[in-house]
Parts: sequence; C-alpha cells; structure tokens
Amino acid sequence: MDEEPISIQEAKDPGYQGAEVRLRGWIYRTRGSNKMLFMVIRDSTGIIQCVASRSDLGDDLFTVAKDLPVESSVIVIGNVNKDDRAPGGYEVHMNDVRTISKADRFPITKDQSEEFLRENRHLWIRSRKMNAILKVRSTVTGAIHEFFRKKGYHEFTPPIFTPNQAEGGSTLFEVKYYDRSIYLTQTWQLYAEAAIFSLEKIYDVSPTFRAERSKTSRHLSEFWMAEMEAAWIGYREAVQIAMDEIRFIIKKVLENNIGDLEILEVDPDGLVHILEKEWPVITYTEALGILNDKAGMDVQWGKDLRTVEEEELMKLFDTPVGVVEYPKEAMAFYKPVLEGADAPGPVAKCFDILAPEGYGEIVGGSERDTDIESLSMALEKEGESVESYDWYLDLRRYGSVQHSGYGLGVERLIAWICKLENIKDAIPFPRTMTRAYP
RNA sequence: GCCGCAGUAGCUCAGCUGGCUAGAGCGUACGACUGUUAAUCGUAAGGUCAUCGGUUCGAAUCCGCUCUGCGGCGCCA
Repeated sequence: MDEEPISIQEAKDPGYQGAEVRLRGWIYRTRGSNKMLFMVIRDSTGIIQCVASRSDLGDDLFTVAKDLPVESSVIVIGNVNKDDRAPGGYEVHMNDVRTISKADRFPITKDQSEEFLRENRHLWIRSRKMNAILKVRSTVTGAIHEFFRKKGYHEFTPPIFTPNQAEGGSTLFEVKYYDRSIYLTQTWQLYAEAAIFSLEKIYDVSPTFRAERSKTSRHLSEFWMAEMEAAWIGYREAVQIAMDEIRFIIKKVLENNIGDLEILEVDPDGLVHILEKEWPVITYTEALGILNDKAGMDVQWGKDLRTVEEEELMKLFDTPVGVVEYPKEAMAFYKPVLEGADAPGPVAKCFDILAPEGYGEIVGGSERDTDIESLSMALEKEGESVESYDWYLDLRRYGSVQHSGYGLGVERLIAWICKLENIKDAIPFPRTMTRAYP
C-alpha cells in the first residue's frame, strides 16, 4: 500500500502506465467543479495533472483537497495513465491525497512584474522558468569541472579576502577585517599565478565581487567566474582552450537540458548550429577595420571597444568571436606587450571572447607579464604601491615561465545559452548595486 | 559619475487637458457547476493614489524636494 514515492518524470515512464504510484510535490494549479477536481502538481522534475471525482475521494477528502491553495505540499496516490486531455499528456487518477502542509495565499499569481519577482525571488525560484535555468546552470558548472579535469587540470581554490586589487581600484568592495580593511576578490588571478608553479594547470569556479556602479542587464555585483591559469602556454593557446571549453559546455547542455531549453523557449538547433561552425579569431586592429568597412564606424585606434562597437561587430557574426591584441594602453598592468605586432601602436598579449546577439564579453584573458621592470612601471602608473605586490613579483624571481589564463563569466554564458533578457535571471539570488534582498 | 523611466487594492494596470463617493482583470472569501487546460458564472471584502511640502474653493491628476525600484552610457565577466 505504501509504495515508495517516485518523481513526476518517472511517472511518465512507460513502465508505470496503469500502475498505482505515489508522488510528492507542491500544488501548481487547481481547477474543478463540485464533482471533479483537477490538481496539477509539480516536483523538481516536472508537472503532472492529477484528477479525481467526488466519488473517488469521498465527500470529506474531496472538500479538503479542493480547498488546498497553490503551493501546498502534498502526497498524491493514484493510477497514472497517458491521457491526451491532460496538459503534458499524462494524468494521475487520485485515490488519495495527503496534505503535508497547507499553504497560505501564494503571493505570486498570473500577473508579475520583474520587480515583484525579484522582491520575491525566494518564492519565484520555484517557477518552471527558474527551475529550468538553475538546471542549465548546474550543467554549466559541472561541465566546467569535467572539461578541465579531463585535460589534467587541478581545481585550485583562491582566497576570497584579498589585500590587493587586480582590475582597477574603484571597483573593490571594502570589508571590515578585524581592526582593518580588506577587499573581496575581483579575480583569483594573482593567486593562480602563484599556484601554477606548483600545479602547472589549474582552474576554478568561484564567486567574484565587483563594486562597479553598473546598472545594466549585463552586470552583477556578485557573479561567478570560471577561471583557468596554465604554465608554459601563450595567449593564443588560451583562446583555443576557452573556445573548446565553451563548446564543451554547450554540448553538455544539449545532452542534459533539452527539456529545460524548451521551457525557456530556446531552440536547441541554434546551439547545434553554433557547434558546427568555426569560431573566428581576429585582432583588435582587424576588428576596427571591419567596423569601418561594414558598419561605417570610425573608431580611434587605442581605445577599448565600447558596448556599441561590440554590438555592431557581433551583428556580423553568429558564433562567438575571439578578439586578440588590444592596445596595451587600455589594459590592466599584468598584460605584456606583443613585440613586432602589425598594429599602429603597442598591443598586449590578451584576448576577449564576445558572444553573439548582444550578450557581450563572456571571456577575458591574457598572457601574464614576466618582466619585473615593466610590471613595476605599470603598477606605478596605475597609482599602486609596488611594495604591496612584492609577493607577486617574487613569482618572477624564482623560476619564472611563460603562462596565461582567462576568466569566463558564468552568468553571461548562461544568459546567452538560455537567451535571457537579463543576467539577473542567470543567478539564483542576484546582487546588484540596488538589490541585496532576499 | 552622467542620462532616462516608473511608484494608484495582494498582483497587473486604467484614471493624469484638476471636480472621485478612485475603477477593471487576476488573486482571495462565499455560492453554483461532472473533463478542466493559469476553466466558467454570481456575490462580497479589499485603497492615508510612495513620502513630505507647495499651487488651488478643490489634487491620484499641476509644481518641487526626498525615498524606493528599473534601465541606458561609461567600466567590466
């Protein structure tokens, strides 16, 4: 009588058709008359319609079940069958409904604004949309681990509290640290550079904090970055690794999340198509030429590409594009100059990967400068105290080697794969300049 | 840092050439209904129109400050 509960997804398996099953879940919708009750329930795997007539359950139980509000938790026992009349094509004829917890009136109803859903994120996370996104997210982070481990990389976990900046001073979160201040990490990079002299090939997926005053649909104050750092490789190899990584992630999403993409109304064929194509790698200087020729934009050499320029450029491509060798001037202190480059000015051994359809930069990376003199000069130029980076400069004093690394913005990648309008939906509890609740 | 948009029932909105005793749909409560597809029908409850101040005989409506949220630029992943 008390059979083991199964998931809603399992109940749709041919082996269970006609059988009595026990399902656990939450009420997603209810409809009915005084003789019939339709109760759609959901669990982590999906939704299924459950139906009963008054005579099936008896007057008392029918009345109790009919009064259960949306999001009440229940155990349903009944016979599952294919039924074309049911949404989703399967239906459970209920023999029993057990109330685990009767819900209060659920605040989220048919009409929802973005703001209201963010205010109620702790409840909205139950929605089919968020459920699907979070499953894709789990696939993405899992795929990152799998990709690097298969290639012989070690997972390396950096500190989150850091005394130094690495990406420009104005974007650090300063926090109390006993009787002084410290910062939340903006990147694992300086520590990763130390670690490669032990592990050679490392990666991580970890939170990153940037206090940029950006109020856009592409920015978060707390986001997850998947980074890699490896000894003995140059920036051009790093570009290829990053592209392989993204391809691998997309492949895994296609293997595991077709149903979720469907809920998100994303056509998987688009992703398949992207996997089939070559992804171009162009230089910054070439990018300016393309912008001039095909978009009529006259961008002054030496400036970083701005959002409009990236958007115009990516209108010309339907796959991710690697852009390499940006002007040294616009780049962070640790990016070395490429000698003998075919460009109007000094360029750095660095790259970005841009996603199509306006999703912008999803990867940024570079080779790392191994020259103490030029590093010290670059730090001074940025107004940093060279002394506080002494430990970092040590890495150049004891057996320095060529090395490169990059960071992939996990939420930006998810937003692109899932075609989300806003990056805030790519993370369960978004943190922005104006929101740290719930 | 700069620019723009918004705040009216639990939710989504209408009302904004000043005349309101502030409406609708959804949700909720009660009732009806034997196959519903975010069912349908009936009845009801539910509001200091974000705050403060100003103009006016009269302000949801016009003006100003503030607060809150959202987006765009810049910067970045």
